[in-house]
Amino acid sequence: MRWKKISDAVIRRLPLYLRVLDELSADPETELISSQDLGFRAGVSPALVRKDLAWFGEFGKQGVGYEVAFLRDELRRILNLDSELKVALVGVGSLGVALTRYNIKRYQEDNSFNLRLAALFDSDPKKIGIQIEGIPVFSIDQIGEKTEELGLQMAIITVPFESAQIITDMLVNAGVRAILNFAPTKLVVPEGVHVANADLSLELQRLAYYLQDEE
Amino acid sequence: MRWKKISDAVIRRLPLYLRVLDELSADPETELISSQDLGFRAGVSPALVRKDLAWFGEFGKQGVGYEVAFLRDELRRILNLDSELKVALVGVGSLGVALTRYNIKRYQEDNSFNLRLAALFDSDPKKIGIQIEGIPVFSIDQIGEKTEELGLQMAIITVPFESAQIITDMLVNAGVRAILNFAPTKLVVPEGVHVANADLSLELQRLAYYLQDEE
DNA sequence: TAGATTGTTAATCGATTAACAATC
DNA sequence: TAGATTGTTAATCGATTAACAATC
Repeated sequence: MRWKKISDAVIRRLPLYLRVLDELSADPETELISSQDLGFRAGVSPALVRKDLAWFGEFGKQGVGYEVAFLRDELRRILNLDSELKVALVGVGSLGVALTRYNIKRYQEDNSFNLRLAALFDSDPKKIGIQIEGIPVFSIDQIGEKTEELGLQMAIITVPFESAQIITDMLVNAGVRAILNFAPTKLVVPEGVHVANADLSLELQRLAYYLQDEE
Repeated sequence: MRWKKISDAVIRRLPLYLRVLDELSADPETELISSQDLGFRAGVSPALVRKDLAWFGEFGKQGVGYEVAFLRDELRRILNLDSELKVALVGVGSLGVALTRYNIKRYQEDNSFNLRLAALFDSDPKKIGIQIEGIPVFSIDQIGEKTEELGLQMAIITVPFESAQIITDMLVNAGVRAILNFAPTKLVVPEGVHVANADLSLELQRLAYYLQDEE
């Protein structure tokens, strides 16, 4: 099933709802949840919760609410998280290694976490051939080859900003269509490729503004 | 000088403009920049650039544009980045260490980067007392004491999600008013305290949506 | 002066909220 | 049935864009 032109603001909130539902699933007591309660836990208004969900279908029952397990499964499906997605990480520096550990831990502990880090890439010959948390490190020259071979669909970029665009081009050429970018630079990508920016210093700089004497 | 009720959407773009101006400052040829050019480089429309800046004053000259160095300094001042801010980091795991390295490198290389990581905190006795990149690791019990002593104003949280809220409460009690949170949980903070979320898995889950067959 | 670009107002667009009929 | 809550439409709110007078 496909829907068109759903706003990014809506998509951003779906993983928030999914997280709440995942937490509630742990408790077998809670089989139902209202938009009121779900909204409160996700930090979103009840009306907006209902409107967001309504873009994709009718998942609730009037007078009752939403079935937790059912809505969770529907959201997973909507977000394309119902089957395993293979992720690449480029740039095996300390940040890259930290994210690798984090991902692997998450993947092992939560068996519905379907984002699998399947390959690491680096340009340093000393790193190529080793494994980090069981994940092999390949040369960046192998991005094209390994992307196809392993079916890599997403990538995390943790290289210095000078090489971020070149790496991006290589990934895009290889067929990667979603990139999480930790390099402090704006990546240029063709139509149809999505980039999410995770820029630490931008966020810190923004926060500094609010330290000024409050009104 | 203080301004009131400026939208968060505006504040979010200021560090973007600042980054462009910082890059341009390196080139002594470019003394002036138009809203057109600045907008293009920052990925924002020219009209929006002018409107954003106009909230804080008149920084340009009609028919000419903006002076790069002047506007850069003004933006630094507006963002409260014209003097050093002391930052704490809580949770010296691999992510915490990676961010420490990243910050220190940035701080050393760019002498107008005024966000100084001044203290690390952890609960592991084996880590307390050591230094990472020259920054001492204290016990989380010392958060109150060290925040005052060192004048810590912002904090980065890289602890497991179970302890994120407790750590947040300790930081807020100690007087920290801006937090960059890497733990996958929604932090509850009182009015006047600002939280920026840097949630890797939320972003990856969002990106997964766009991998579905494009229209 | 002629050309260019700002600062600002009015118009548009999009996202959120309020309200309520439908219905479980 | 009575009470509760959804799905949806209309109203509101806020953010972005278009347009242009002011002016360098």
